[in-house]
Amino acid sequence: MENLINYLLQFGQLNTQQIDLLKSKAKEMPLKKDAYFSEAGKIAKQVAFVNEGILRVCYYNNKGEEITRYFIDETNFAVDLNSFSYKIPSTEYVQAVTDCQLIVFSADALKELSDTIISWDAIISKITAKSLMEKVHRISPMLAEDATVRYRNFLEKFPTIANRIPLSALASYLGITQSSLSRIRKNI
Amino acid sequence: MENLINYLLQFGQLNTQQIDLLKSKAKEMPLKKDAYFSEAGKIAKQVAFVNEGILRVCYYNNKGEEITRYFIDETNFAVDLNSFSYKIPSTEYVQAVTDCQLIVFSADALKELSDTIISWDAIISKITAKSLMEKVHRISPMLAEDATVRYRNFLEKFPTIANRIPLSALASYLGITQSSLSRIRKNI
DNA sequence: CGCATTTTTTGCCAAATGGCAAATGTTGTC
DNA sequence: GACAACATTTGCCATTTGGCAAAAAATGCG
Repeated sequence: MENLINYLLQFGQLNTQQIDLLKSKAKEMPLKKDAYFSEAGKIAKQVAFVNEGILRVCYYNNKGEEITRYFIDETNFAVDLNSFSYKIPSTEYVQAVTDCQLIVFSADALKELSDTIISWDAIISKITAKSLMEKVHRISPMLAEDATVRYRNFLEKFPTIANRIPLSALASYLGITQSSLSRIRKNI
Repeated sequence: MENLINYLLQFGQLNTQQIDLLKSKAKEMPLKKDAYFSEAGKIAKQVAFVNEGILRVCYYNNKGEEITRYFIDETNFAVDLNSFSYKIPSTEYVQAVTDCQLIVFSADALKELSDTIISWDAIISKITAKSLMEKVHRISPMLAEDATVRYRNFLEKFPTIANRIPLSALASYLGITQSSLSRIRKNI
């Protein structure tokens, strides 16, 4: 919970009372490796702060392949914004890549925080923009780099998990086949 | 101006008075093809709504190559959010790909809109999230597709400009070399 | 128009990656 | 431990893309 508070305080002020309210609305939730936090076809009803562990967001492309769009590591929020904000069925899965400890907020809880804490919307809005921008800036340069560099960058960003997730998940994130990734690994 | 108002109204309510204020703060600004709306190294001081034309956002990678990160077409906002929000020097250029008609807001103007129009921040926040999400969803599947498919998708999205922008700009967006793009074109 | 400059196309070959299938390795379970 | 199920590596060859340089085409300008 400490992590979450500190993270939020980077984006705006919260007094003790507000922090207490926040804590009362937050639910700690463990999520086992491979379990889903939210699923395609269903409406996302919760927002998660990743306190421990790593999630991934994935979807099925038109060839039926499972593609990892991105990973979400510790001290970041996870939510299918489209689905959560507009109450429409999600098009992607959010799945635990490792055992996770999440801090979860329901839509109702967030509504109450938004109604009660004056700076809440501004804080959330900044966090949303920042994390989406990070995704754009992480993904877009990948197009211009070859697969080995993309893999190396992944290793730097997630040094501990590269060998603990299925090759297929990582390969789809990197935009290459499993066998290519296997060969790249061999050569490093 | 009509386009802008209609666009904003998709994201929240605005009464006549608020719309009038909005209009008084907006400045129409033509931007010639190839001219810059904002530049790397400088702090972004304005936000643009693209009323006519197409912009591109680009940067120089560590090899000194100019990379087009994405294009912004009509009825969308353009801004280097990082630079504009946090008053830090921009790391990217925003340049007109075609002659453009922009509607421009200064930071002061936006501040006043935010202070006066109760729903303004919520509207802007929704627009920001939506447009960033669109970028993520447009760019991330590109990794899994070959260059020909990426080019075809570009043609669908921007049918009129593919042949009016330098090959190099388009190639860098697609993550391939000029010559490869030239060959792909030949085969279509 | 004619020239210089820039952009695009092309040829040639090398390197990267994909597709497929078989072999090998790993994991979990009884 | 033995087996089944699953994940990874490897071999072979085809396809895609890159790198480089020259040729061709388009553009701008006096």
